[in-house]
Parts: sequence; structure tokens; C-alpha cells
Amino acid sequence: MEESGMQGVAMSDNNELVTVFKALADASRLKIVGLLAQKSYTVEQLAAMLGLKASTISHHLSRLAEVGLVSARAEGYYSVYQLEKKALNDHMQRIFSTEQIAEVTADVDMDAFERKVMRDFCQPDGQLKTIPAQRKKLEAVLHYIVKIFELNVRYSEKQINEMLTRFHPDTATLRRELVGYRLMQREGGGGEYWRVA
Amino acid sequence: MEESGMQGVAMSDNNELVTVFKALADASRLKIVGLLAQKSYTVEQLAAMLGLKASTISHHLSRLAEVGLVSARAEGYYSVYQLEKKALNDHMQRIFSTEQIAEVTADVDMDAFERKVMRDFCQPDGQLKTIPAQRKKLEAVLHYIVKIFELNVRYSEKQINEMLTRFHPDTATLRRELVGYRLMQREGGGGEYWRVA
DNA sequence: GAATTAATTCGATAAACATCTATTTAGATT
DNA sequence: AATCTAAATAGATGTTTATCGAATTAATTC
Repeated sequence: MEESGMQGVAMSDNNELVTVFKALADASRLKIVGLLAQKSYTVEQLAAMLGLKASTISHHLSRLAEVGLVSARAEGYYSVYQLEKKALNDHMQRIFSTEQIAEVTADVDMDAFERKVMRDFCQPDGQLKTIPAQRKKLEAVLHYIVKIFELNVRYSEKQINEMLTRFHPDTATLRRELVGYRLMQREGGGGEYWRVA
Repeated sequence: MEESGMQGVAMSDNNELVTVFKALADASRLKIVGLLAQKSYTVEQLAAMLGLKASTISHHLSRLAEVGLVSARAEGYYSVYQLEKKALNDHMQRIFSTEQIAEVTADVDMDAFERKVMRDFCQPDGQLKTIPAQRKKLEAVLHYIVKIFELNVRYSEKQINEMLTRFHPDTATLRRELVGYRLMQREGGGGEYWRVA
């Protein structure tokens, strides 16, 4: 019901890196790159060597040119294509840069899973129907719940229990699991707890 | 007429590198790789974060697993997927290796262009209809013709002309062009020629 | 200036594929 | 044992795309 996304509609959420990979994700284009890595060629020459029509080669070259992997210089009415080795290098460098990973995952909703689990387990009044038995689900719920506690503040067991009743009557279990999953910590002897970053 | 190749039939001439690029040539899969670069996730978690169905994620993960970019470990009935950073590294290294270029272009017919030009210009008796005016065509024909001369053998101008009559009566032009394109060389004073490697 | 020729662009077609639903499989919980 | 759940598989659907042939463009040769 929620979360619907047009059936069969491929997402066209293309950042540049995707386009680069798409440009290289074809046997004919890879061959073209391989050939141009050795010397420059005209469209006709490539067509003969690959056994394809010139129009097809033209299409492939324009996809490669779109991302700067090849460029053409006009020689008479020939277009002599050459590989842009620097661009290829730069693109491949980029794959491993952390900025690139950030950019690729930019529009990813990192907390969507936790929220979905909470939605699945919560009643309208905000109470949990049950405490999840599945490890990952429990983990998600606890991650969500722990946010009600401030960082760098110490709470008594009594305070904790009181705050947790908002989610489920079995506050002891919730409290124990929060500690078990290392989201909160208890001081050795006393009854004081704090949230772990 | 010649060179026909099924209309609209995409060649499925996939070597492994193509498969790797295909695996990375999709926005959703790139996001998955980006996320797994940071930590491991289950199918469900990825599905929630990307806003796709679990079955879709499963499909993407199996394409990534096919080329060794991710792997799963079973945890209860969860499949926890992780990125194989070494494999990613290796694949990207490989792009620049000369062996890889050789492999990609392995089944490319390097001389197809020359042969096609010869076919286009030759009469049934093997003579050239005309000496090509286009630079690239002339070049191809000369490349083809020059092979009738042995390497490391000296020929007199008379011998040369005699051998070239097989291709065209205007042997003087052919001989001059062979020298002009640096496929043969003439000794300064005397009338001796030899083929250049 | 007329005829060639290389390249590009356009429209059509068949294959590949991203995504969804529904089903099956395997592991966990009660 | 019976139920529940995550993942994988299978089938269906709409989109993307690799390729071709035909038309167009731009430069060259006669």
C-alpha cells in the first residue's frame, strides 16, 4: 500500500557515474575502446573491423563521447576518433573516492528500514504491538527507541522504565535489550544508565 | 550484400569485463554497492532504503554476486550481504592492463577494413578498377599491396613495376604512393627499393 | 556544378532487462 | 507440528537499447 512505485518502470535516476558504466557496458563499445587504446581509427574502419554498420558505430562513439571517453578530430570528411586516456583514468579513479560513494547514495533514505519496522510494529497509539522476535527487527526498533534518551545524561533505572512505558509495558525487556545491543550502558554497581553514541 | 548481420540482433559476445561493467551500469546496483561499501545489509534493509521490493533487490544482488562483487553470509534466515572490495579493486585494475585490452579485442578482425576496400576496388580479374582517391582507401590498398614484396629484399624499379602491373597499369603512381606513404623506401641515388616494416 | 563519399540522424525492430506480484524454499518461533 | 518470515525464483510487463536501413549533411573529387 505504501511505498508504491510504478510497476515495471525502470528508474532513470542517472548520475554521471552510472552513465560512464553504461557507456562501457557493451561488448562492441569495449572493443572500440580497446582498439582506440592502440591507435586512432575512422568510423568506417571500426565498422569493418567489428563487422557492424557505420551508423551503429557512430551511435556507439557518440555514447562514449558523451562521457568524454573518446573525441573526434575532423580530417577532410573523415572523423578520426581517439581515446581520451585521461578521462578514462579519471573516471576509474573516481569509483573509489568516498565523495563518489556519497554522491551515488545521496538520495538513499538511510533510516527507511527502521521507520518501516516501527510502522509495522506500532499501534495507532504509538505502542508496540509486540516486541519483535526477529533480531534485525528488534535491532531496528531499539535503534529508533534509544533516540528518546539524551547523549551524556545519566538516567536511573526508574526513569528509564518510566520513559519506556510509552512503547511497551514490558519495560524490563526493552531495557535489557538496549543494554544487550550496546545502545545503552549500565555502570557496574549502581543503577545508572546512559546512552552510547 | 556481404557482411550481413541479423537486423536488430544484439551481439551477446560477452567476455567477463563486459559483465562486470553491466553489473555496475545501473543506478540501483550502484547505490547498493555504495551502501555495502560502508557496512553490510540484509535484502530487506536495502529494499527499504532504496524503496524497491525485496525480490528486485535479490535480483540485483545476484547480478553483483555473479561477478564476485558482493557475497552473502547466512545469519539465521537473513542473508547478510557484503561488498567484496578486493574483487572490485581487481576488476578496476584489470581495465588498464594490456592483457585485458587484448582479450576484449581478441575476436576483432584487424585487417577487415583493408580487405573490404580491396573487394570494393577490385575487378574479378584482381585488377583495381581505379586507384582510390580517398586517402584512407588508398592507404588501405597500399597496405594490402605492399605485402607482395618480401622484407629485407632489394628490388629494381623495373622489377617493382612488373610486379605492380598485377594490380593496375599505372605502376608509376602505385610505386610513388608506396614510397610517399612510407611503405617502401628508395635508396638515394640508385634505382633500388625495399619494403619498410 | 555534378557526382561521390564519410558521417550523422531518424525510425523501426527485436533483445535485454528493471521492476512488480505471486509462488516456493528454507530457517526460526511458538 | 504449525506458523511465520526472509530470501529466492518464476512469470508478466513496460522501458531501454543495439542494430539495421534510409534519409540527410558536409566535404571531396571530377
